Amino acid sequence: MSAEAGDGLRGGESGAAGRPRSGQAHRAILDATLELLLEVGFSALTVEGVASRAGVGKATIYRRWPSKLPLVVEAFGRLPAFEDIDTGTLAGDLKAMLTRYLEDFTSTPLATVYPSLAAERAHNPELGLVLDPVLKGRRRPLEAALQRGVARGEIAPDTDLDLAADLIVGPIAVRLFFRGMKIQPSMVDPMVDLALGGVLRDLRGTE
Amino acid sequence: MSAEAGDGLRGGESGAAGRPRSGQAHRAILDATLELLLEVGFSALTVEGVASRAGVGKATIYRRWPSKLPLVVEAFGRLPAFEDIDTGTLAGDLKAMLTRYLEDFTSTPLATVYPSLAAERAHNPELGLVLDPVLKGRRRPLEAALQRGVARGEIAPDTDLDLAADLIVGPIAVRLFFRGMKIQPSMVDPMVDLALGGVLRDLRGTE
DNA sequence: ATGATAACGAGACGTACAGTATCGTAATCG
DNA sequence: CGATTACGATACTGTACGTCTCGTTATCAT
Repeated sequence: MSAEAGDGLRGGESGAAGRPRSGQAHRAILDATLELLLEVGFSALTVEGVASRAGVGKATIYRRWPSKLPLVVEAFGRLPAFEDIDTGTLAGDLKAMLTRYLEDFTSTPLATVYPSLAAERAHNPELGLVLDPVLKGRRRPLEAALQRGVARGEIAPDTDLDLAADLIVGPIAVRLFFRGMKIQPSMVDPMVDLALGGVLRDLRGTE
Repeated sequence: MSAEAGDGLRGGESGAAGRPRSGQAHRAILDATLELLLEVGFSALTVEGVASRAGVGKATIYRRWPSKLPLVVEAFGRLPAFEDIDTGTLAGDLKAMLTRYLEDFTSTPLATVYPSLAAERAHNPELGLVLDPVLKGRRRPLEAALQRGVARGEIAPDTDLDLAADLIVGPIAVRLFFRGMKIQPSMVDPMVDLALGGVLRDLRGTE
């Protein structure tokens, strides 16, 4: 709510006549969206609420985003994602990264926004066009950790790493979103161990 | 749409005075809900649409279900779930069951209803009370297959089978709901193999 | 300077739909 | 046969999306 109104900052635009769009309003809208996402969740978030929180007219929002959904997707893209941590072993990396990421689920609206976006995409496939690059970027550190695993010889080189990444986050997604479970930090180790070692009995020492 | 109006069928009710609730209307409402779920998906489904499709007044719906959501949950509970198939090996069971189940995802609104319910539960935890027993029943055959695996010696007896079940369905849930991918039947085998064998390189023959 | 242009905040408006309430009617019980 | 309750239909309230129109303000071209 600083007094300075209309800071302009569209310097580089070429043939733009008329008043330039306010970068301040843009930021205020995204900030308000994230705040409300955190406070009331996705389905209770209203565009009117965002406008009033941001001190902005509704038209200013609809001038930049065609509907509520892309706005939320863009705000969602600013939420914390996987953070690359290199501990020297694949199991260590994954456990550290998952533990860290799970903290974000308790301190941000990630846990409510994720399934809401998934639900919306099921009816509105074009949402995927906006959402997919965001999701892809968010899991890149996970893929990087797996690639280090291949380089270290921990993972067979012909492994489908994309599938492996889904295997590792899968149980968390299922429990968090579909079963509504809280995931204790103490569950991370068994989860990673099971995904890395597999469900089948290990016969190495059995003969 | 048989002509027979008001078939009653509350014979056993004790102190019930007045006109009994119509079992026919009850069924027509659930049928219409499932049909519309299939045709337009969850978010575009309206109670007015269900009422008109079922040939029923809105009040008749709200007399039986307190809101749209429990109605949809009950209709959802009638959609096909895992079907227990015993092939003699764990891998065979899982591959057959997943392949079969994936067919349902292309022929019913399961793929849209699932994430919608997940999204709703994130904001409305009491939905879990209704939803959890339904979900639990739906995955029971999966747990049964894993228990057979333990009995056969394919799985170590101290394995967390609940987690193992989440590990197996996890990649499917992630790809289907969050990434919006179609899952080819040819992907089922690699998925099951990776979950059963684990991500780590198998060192058995390596020494 | 000054006029054309376009974004600005505010908010009225149209549409859609959830959920409630009220019709007159119909079915069941005592 | 009268009390009671469900029935289908529909009017109503409230909310929120997305559009539109205000009068105003910032920027560009001349």
